Amino acid sequence: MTEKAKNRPSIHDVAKHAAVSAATVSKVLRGVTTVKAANSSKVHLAVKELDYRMDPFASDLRRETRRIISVVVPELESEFFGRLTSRLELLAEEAGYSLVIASSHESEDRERQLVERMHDWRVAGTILAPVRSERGTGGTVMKNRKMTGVLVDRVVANSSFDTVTADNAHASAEVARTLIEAGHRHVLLLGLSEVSKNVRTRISAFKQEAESICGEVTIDVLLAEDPSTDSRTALAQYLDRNYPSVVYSLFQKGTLTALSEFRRRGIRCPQDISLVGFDDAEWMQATYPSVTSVVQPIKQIAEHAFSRLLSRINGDSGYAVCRLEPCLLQQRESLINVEPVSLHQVRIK
Amino acid sequence: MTEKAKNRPSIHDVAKHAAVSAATVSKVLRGVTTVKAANSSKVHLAVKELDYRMDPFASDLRRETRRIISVVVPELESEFFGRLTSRLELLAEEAGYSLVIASSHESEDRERQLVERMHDWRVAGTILAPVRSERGTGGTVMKNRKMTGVLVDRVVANSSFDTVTADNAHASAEVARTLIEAGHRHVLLLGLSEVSKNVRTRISAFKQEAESICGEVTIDVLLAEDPSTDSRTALAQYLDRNYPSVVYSLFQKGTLTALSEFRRRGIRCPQDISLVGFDDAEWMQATYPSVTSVVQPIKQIAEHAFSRLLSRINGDSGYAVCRLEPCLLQQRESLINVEPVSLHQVRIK
DNA sequence: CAAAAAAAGTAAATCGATTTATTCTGGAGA
DNA sequence: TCTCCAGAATAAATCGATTTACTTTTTTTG
Repeated sequence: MTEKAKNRPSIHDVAKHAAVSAATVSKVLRGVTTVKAANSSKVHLAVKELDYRMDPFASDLRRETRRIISVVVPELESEFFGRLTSRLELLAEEAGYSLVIASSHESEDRERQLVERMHDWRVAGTILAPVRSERGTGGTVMKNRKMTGVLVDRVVANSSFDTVTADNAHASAEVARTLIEAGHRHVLLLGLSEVSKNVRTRISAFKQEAESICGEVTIDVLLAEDPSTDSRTALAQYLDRNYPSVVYSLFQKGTLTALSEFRRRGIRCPQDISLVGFDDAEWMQATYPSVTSVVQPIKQIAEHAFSRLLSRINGDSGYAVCRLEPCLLQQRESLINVEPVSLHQVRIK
Repeated sequence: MTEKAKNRPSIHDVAKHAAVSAATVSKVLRGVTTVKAANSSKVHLAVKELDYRMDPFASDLRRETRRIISVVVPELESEFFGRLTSRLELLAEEAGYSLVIASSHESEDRERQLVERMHDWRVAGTILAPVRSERGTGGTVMKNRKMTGVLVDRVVANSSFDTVTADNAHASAEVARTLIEAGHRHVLLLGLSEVSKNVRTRISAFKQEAESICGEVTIDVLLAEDPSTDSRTALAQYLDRNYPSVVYSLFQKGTLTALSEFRRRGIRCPQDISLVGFDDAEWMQATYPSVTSVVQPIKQIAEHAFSRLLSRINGDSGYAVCRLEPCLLQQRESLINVEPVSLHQVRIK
């Protein structure tokens, strides 16, 4: 008898050990009931004795279904996507799937490659948070390959997928209302010039709401090319010659930039300039001043996106729906009321 | 001829289309050279025309190797693990693997399950960042199952794996030296009481260095059970009756807590109390004051861990090595020099 | 030009599971 | 006792690739 150096027991080893066929073992393991109790327990015993664990990929191969869901996000370093993926992971597992997380590192090219890889992997579904650039290469691949998926956070034009996003427009309008009611008449919007639908929405909704409430409000918009370095110099140059009463940063890093630029120039916040940021972070409650900011409903986005995906996986072929989850404006210290200086706009208490 | 609703072309479809055998197609696709140019181009053409992409799992099944590396981290929400996994992802892909990221959500039980799942997946290797509790359930599973892997960030006792960690001891000793040279004689160490090797190391290294330099230094240690809620109340109670000249927080959330508790009580930092934190974050440069902190060498940890893993995957069976990557003490505003007031701890304004 | 050697190609086995189609049991009913 | 049938069990086919072992073709060489 030649000794064979077996790596790991397969279903056939279990079958041999339990003196039944592989088919029977398979049935027992999948809980099919047409197996005699005696055989069933023989199998269970053999599984225990051999410490057998089935190979999920071999199983999936035969079943022509992969119990994997993938999520492609632009970055893993930020709190937002960290929480989002973390939540999705739990949801996927509750539903019997494994979640595979990949980061496109804000690169269109990588995004396309990753989506294609997930297609190669034959995943059951894909949740895609597109990169900032709006061209939506990943979404296009998903569409062409007829993959089943859902888009989150950044909506890409003309995609035929369900989308789930924070309600940027409503939140931004609420910020506008809040600022104007607090007496602010000169606002700087600090954003990113890279074509980001989200930022554009935040700007336009703010403008529209502000102007519909109050005619006498000045809204400056500053768009930086690069999130980290560029917005700082742009802001610095702007503040050299402009005196807004409040800065509304449209992305998290901008809030950080504003805060530190205020400090660098000795601008007291909120006494000299108020600050509101889109996208909350844990540290914003500990800064001086703590930062008033728009909290995105990450949990709701994750849950809704996942439930849409599940229903698509299970065959729902209805029209693509576009869901907006409401945000919360978290009031903190960085925003204060100011005396409205304009003659025309006397505020009423 | 019955029309068959084929989902996706397989290697056999390609073979048929190119009028060669599947074995030849396989050879062409894997770049084996013993194929005539004519056949090779026929195959390439067929691949293009059918838009064929091979199934990596079917391939891996036959080859008895999975080109997957997994990493299990305690959380994805933090900057530290976000950056770590992000970096590992790129490294894995450079080496021809896909990285599968999973979060144990700081749960021992989940950690064990995840490691076991990765074992079921037959991944080529696993990088594990254990949960805070030191029992090392995941590491034990890895050992028992003879998985190939590397441990990072938190070293678990008696494991037989390579480990890569920030050099907590050296960094903490440097903090001690810096504080004492800056005249501080009364330090509060703010940590977590959960058995975390890292925190314990930071404490003991600090104490040892401090006491070896200066006999007259008072070191208080405050350990909270739960990172978020508990450390705040503990700190508050402590500050009710103690007047350290500096707080050295041993974990990131503690730094945040200290900062906001200072503000709540009107303690001016750094004039009244200085602050140093272990584990840097982006926001720490924008707070007021900006926070002096220990920057962990995430990139180096990732790179070293990955290179160790690769060499283990490739058969290196040498003794387990334990690597410590040096940290950087980033000086900012929250730490200032004080007059050493030796006489029984009189606080000076 | 024929035989030997080298190169190229392929049918079939294989990886580890599931599913199909078939065979084997053990009773119930005639 | 024999037939028939439902219930269990299994051999073999299958998923989509790779590898082995063998056959065919081409080239080299005597």
